[in-house]
Amino acid sequence: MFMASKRTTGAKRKRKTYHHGDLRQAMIEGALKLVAEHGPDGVSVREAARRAGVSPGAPFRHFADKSELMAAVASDGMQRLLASMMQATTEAGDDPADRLRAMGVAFVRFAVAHPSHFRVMHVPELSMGALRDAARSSRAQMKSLVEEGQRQGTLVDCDPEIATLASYALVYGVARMFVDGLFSAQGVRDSRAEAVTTAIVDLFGRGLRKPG
Amino acid sequence: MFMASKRTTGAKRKRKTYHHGDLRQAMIEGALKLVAEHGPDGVSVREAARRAGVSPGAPFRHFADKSELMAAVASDGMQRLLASMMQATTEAGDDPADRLRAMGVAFVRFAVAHPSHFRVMHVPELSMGALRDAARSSRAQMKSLVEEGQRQGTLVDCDPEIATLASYALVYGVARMFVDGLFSAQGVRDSRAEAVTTAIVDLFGRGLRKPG
DNA sequence: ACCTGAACACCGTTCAAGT
DNA sequence: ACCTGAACACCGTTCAAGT
Repeated sequence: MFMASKRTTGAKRKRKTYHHGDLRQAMIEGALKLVAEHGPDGVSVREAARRAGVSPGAPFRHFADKSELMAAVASDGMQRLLASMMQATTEAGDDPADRLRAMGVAFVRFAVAHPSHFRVMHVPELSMGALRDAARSSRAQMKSLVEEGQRQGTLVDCDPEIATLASYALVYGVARMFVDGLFSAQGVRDSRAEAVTTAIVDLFGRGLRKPG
Repeated sequence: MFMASKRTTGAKRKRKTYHHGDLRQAMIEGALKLVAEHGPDGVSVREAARRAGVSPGAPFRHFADKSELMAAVASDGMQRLLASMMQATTEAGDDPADRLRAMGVAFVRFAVAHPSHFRVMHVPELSMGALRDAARSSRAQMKSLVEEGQRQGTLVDCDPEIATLASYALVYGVARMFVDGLFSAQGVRDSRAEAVTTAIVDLFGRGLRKPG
């Protein structure tokens, strides 16, 4: 493992200052790059430190341990995800069904654009309080959109709990299939992500929408 | 990491024979147990060897390297998954829509019952030829069920490619949510898996079924 | 306040030697 | 044919010492 880093690739770039400046951020970015290269368990604190040009012990001034570094990556990703879902729903207008759809599409778009972030965010061993709270709050938002749609009569009159979970699951499944390489294994390239996502969401959207 | 194994837990169980007997299988089971305890990157060949009561080098007579051990776990899981989906579709009768539904429910049931298998099977860094082929073949089976349903007029007349991907994504999403702890984070326990799954599948099934 | 560098106990992997 | 045990180069983490 890590045979690739035989002092050729990320050789210690010298810095002129004794202090790094923003080692915390550099470690987060380094970890993300290593996830992209080798997956979550290919992340090495030492290797990220090497690429940042610091000694092996330096990162531990910023993170208590490796899992805290990963948690920082996850939390960074969650902030970006929430921001882009927020923007998408705002731009989507007033209809709750439209807003729900926009949220879902934004979710998948994020996963395709930031698969390493996405993967780290969803490693169960790492997801602690803050992350779970954020996820719960966006599910709460989904649920209120579902209920509003039902009140307005645009969404079918089923258990809103189930409708919310179902919507989440569909969108999570599409995102995960891109991230886990199941789409590309079947010839669906990332460039078709947007089109495939909207087609899928609209197809099953028929199941959610009130007939007539 | 692995502070828990301070010679207390899995202390070397002596065997009476010099040869283990079935080290290969023991390593697969040990790896699965470690995935359950610490996630996929908590798997250690040495620790699994220790628990099997063999020396650190022994496993390498059976697996070229760690990733080949993980691949064996994945392939073991895939066989079980295919078997139980096969059985479920057979028991489901003749209607393609019913068979499709049964396949999906069996998929989720497998994920909930064997989350460690499921996780290893879907680590993109590990999924090689045989696994991907198996996945592709079961998607092909799904697609032919969709097309048959459309011919018989029970399924809505949309792009069968999309309908297949959509069905896969929904079911993959539900499975993943259980495995990744997203359901339990929202108070949905594994014991409700069966009921929640069928409710979700039936809700979106409305989107797939032909109106009238 | 932040970083270095040596130290420690791990891990993956190899290989001569044992059974 | 399969396993042992020592070896090697890694990794996470700690900590005195440096800037």
